Amino acid sequence: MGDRRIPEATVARLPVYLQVLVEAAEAGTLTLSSDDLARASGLNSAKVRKDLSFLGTYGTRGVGYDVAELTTEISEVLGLSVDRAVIIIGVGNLGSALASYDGFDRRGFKVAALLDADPARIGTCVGGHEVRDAAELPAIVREQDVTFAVIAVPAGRAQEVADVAVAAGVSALLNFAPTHLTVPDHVTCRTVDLSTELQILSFYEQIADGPSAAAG
Amino acid sequence: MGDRRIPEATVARLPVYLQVLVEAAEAGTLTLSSDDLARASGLNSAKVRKDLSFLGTYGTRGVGYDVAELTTEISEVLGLSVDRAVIIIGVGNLGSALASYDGFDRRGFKVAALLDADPARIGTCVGGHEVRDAAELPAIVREQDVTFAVIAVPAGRAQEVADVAVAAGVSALLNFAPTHLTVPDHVTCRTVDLSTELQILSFYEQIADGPSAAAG
DNA sequence: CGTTGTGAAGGAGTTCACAGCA
DNA sequence: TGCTGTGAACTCCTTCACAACG
Repeated sequence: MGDRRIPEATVARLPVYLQVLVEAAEAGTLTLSSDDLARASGLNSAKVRKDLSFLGTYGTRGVGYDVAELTTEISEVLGLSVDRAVIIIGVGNLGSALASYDGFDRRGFKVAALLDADPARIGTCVGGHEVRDAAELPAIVREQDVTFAVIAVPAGRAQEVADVAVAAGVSALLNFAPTHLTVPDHVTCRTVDLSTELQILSFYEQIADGPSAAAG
Repeated sequence: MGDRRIPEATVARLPVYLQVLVEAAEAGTLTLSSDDLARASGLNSAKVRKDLSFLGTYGTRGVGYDVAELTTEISEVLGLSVDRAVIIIGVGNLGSALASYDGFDRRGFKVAALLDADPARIGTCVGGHEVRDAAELPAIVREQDVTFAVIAVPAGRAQEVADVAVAAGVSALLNFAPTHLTVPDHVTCRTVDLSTELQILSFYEQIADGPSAAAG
């Protein structure tokens, strides 16, 4: 305790705990032990306790963690107590699916605009949002104080789109294009790529099926 | 060298290298140094060399790595040289987007079927594939030798759907539902959750904006 | 008595730095 | 000379094990 820096690996697990806590609250559960949290998250209890210890001391020995209290604490640490405006750039298949995704709102992320460069798409309505011209990006970012951009354009366009978004003032990018994006230090970028995930799965599936699979 | 076990962290980066290699090949580049690969992947050259050393020795000192050779090698290690049949379970917004995603085919993943439990969706056509009754899952898996399942159903249904898929013989799951799935040891499962990604971004964005942001 | 919080040990992944080779 | 391949050092993360506490 006393240390303010939360390890990267811990940060990546906090959303999972939050998920479990929200479900527990809906089910009327008031407290959860580190072991309960671990089972629901697919982890072990020591890891859970270590992770939560970075947030401060919030458990009660012999009892566990207060669901409501821990929910608030994790939300605050993750910066979810403030609403954030998000734009989705690229309204193809994936961008459209994201625009209709209700998980944004439920976690305090407000979709400020959908943007596309294709004139055929501009003006259409997707997931309750009107598609606007990509050229309006800087104005929208400034007017609506947008901090997050979801990039759902083809790989070849991703870097230029990211550059424009960053120049306009966006400080966090969620990139669905299968390319590494170079961004300034003050900008955070995460890339999620379906192909990559499938290929990782492929490796482990292959190993499991391999010669030493059912070896005893 | 000599060790057959490839570290998890390395496996997770191989698809990124593959991506860069394919792009290089399309551009007519014949060799890439570890530094070239590193820059294009957002890593450093020592890490790239270490990673590639686990595959065997494929670079030429003073020159770099042969693009074609390394592409083949990584593809083989990842098990991409064999075509694999994939089913997509759940044809909502995300499932539909995935069904229309061309990245599956390009990497040797063949969409064998789309499945949904909603009668209103069964029989419709999405992304060139007919939506079939979820009850047909076991038959489809057996007949078409399906090894991968993409789960794009609501969180509350994900575990039961996973259980059915595993029982039918699927051995790798890509889960888009925001829940941890419990699967037998011989099954590989990866969960990709948009909310989680956004929340992780939120943490770092908040830190960057915080009191000590531009401190020197 | 049950569960947390945490030092200490152990293991995994990263970076360094340079010998070895084309 | 330039770039790879790799032992060794280092940093980060996980697991253990148990004292502290409600």
